[in-house]
Amino acid sequence: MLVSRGQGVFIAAFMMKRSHHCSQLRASDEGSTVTLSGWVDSVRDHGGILFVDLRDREGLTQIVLDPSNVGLESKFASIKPESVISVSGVVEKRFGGTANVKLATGEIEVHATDLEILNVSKTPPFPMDDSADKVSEDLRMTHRYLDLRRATNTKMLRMRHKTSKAIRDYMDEQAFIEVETPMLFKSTPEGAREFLVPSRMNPGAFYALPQSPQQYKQMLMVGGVERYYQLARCFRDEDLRADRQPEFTQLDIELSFIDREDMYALIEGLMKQVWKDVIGVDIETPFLRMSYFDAMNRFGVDKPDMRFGLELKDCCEIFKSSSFKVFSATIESGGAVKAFNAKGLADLTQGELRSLEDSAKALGAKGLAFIKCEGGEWKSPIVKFFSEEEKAALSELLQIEDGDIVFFAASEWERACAILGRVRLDAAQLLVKRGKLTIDPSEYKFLWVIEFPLMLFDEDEGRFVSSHHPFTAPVVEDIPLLDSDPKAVRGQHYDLVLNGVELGGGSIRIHQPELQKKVFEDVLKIPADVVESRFGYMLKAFEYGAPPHGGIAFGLDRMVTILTQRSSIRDVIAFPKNQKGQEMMTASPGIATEKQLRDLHIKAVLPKKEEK
RNA sequence: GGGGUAGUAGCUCAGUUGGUUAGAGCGCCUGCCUGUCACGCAGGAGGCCGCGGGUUCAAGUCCCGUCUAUCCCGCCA
Repeated sequence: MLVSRGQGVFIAAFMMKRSHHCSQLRASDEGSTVTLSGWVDSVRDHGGILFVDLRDREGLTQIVLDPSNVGLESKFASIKPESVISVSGVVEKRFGGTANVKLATGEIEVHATDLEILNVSKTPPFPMDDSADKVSEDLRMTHRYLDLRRATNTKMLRMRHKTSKAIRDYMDEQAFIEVETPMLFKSTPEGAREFLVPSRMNPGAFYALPQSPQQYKQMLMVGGVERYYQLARCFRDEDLRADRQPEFTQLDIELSFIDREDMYALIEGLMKQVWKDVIGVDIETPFLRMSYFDAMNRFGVDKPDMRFGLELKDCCEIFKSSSFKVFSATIESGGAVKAFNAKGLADLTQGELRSLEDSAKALGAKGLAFIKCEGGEWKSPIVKFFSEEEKAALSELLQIEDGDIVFFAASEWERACAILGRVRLDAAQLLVKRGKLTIDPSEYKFLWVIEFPLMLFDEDEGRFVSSHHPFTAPVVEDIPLLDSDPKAVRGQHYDLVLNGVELGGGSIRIHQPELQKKVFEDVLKIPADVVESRFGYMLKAFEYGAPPHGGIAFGLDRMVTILTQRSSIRDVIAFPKNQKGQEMMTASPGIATEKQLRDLHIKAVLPKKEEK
């Protein structure tokens, strides 16, 4: 049927409505007349007979087009890959040996009696099968509507949906209320750089897009909501990484009248349900717990991957009076000498060693000392400085055997740990490459990292800054240290770590206005007038009966990345941005017109390089 | 802002110590083929070797610069 769209343009109206989807039909449907609609996945032309794999989001069905049906043959030329067609026909069981066991619908095929070409496709710029996993992201993102058609991405979108649904189901069962909070918020310059939104009606004033709904969710607690959650979009205008996008989705949670133990139990239940519902995996609870100190000391990161060992050891006892001054002097000045045994990696190449050294240097190491144990001999530029006792102690501590290589770092404790933490991860990858270590992506080692320092001293600013955010409550017995020794104060903060990824973090909050004011002004040294303008409403709210409360937030994108075993959060976002924050398909961001800028009372001042 | 890696056909890649006319697989086009399912067979088209400069008798290859993508550091309360 042809329908006029005015101006002499005619299009075929969509007349054939689908009766089944493309992974539905089975041998038991034999003889029934059906209509399928979808995309042409592949065409196999045998000169006479034509086989078409028709694809919709559910799967594939083989269509048989016989040229003896004259009405159909005239349309064959339009049946190109990715064209959209509707087919009516009769379901027939495939005869002797032509069934396809690789296909869910492989025991049948549809013999077409009618065919409608709905949209002829140009040749796509990249294939729609799994081989496109290797196609440059740039090209795939520019044509993301094609990329999303691929089975792997269809599956990803579904798993993401299932994850959100599992979360909502669980939170609902646990009596949480989903509350939306504003996207147009005010600027709070502490923390990440924000996206600003000019206010047309308030010349010179700007909203900021929220880095997280942190302050609003605490106000919901004061507002008596008691149990809040939200799948909230958050914005941070910082440089991007494989696991960082300028806008991302956070599962944001806040509850009243709870302590840390309540939070652990709640979240362990949540993860259990999500993993069960989305990938059918039973995870063990309760999760391991580890202090920040132990995490750094044993693994060199605050988010250790617990799927493998290669633990860091402390060598301060061994070297405190060593004649190797690089080590003994570091220990004397309060630093630490750490080491770990990359078991079986003595065969690493010069290039690999250099690359490990570069990793170490990136974190402030001057070099990367090592001992290689090969043929019963220790090969190392530094071993000549070690005494026999030191060698024996090392061998004992690190269980050094033939084929091993031990790496050292000597620096302030935290830096020494961080350097080896990084080398540990790189070395693990090299061991995996050699088949000497297995890191199973479907093994899930959850871990609570707890007892973080509440504050860190910022050398640049010359003052203490919150390691999490300024609303985190100190551990109660550490409160007296706020004045005397701020860096020794532990926060009631917790991070949930999975396989080396920080899935989420949160804290029990301060709910007493005096304590909050003290943290802002006396400890963080934020001027009183700034506190008043930024957080005055909060302090005021706390004076009207704020319940004790705490919360947590999870990176939904990171969670789905792990569940789908992808490598970047870009792989689990429908329309992600590239490393420059651009969305390639729509080419955003774009240039604003003069009029738009005038209306907003702002002026674009480009950097010199960009001019003309 | 800094460091690493990559950029050759529509896509994925190869291209030796610098040396004739830059190749392969897939895709695309044409023809043949009635049981394929990554169908097959035959033929064909398709290249600013990212861009600019330099070295050289000669540059895809070496040098410098630059752009783009990506990974990392800084940054991410």
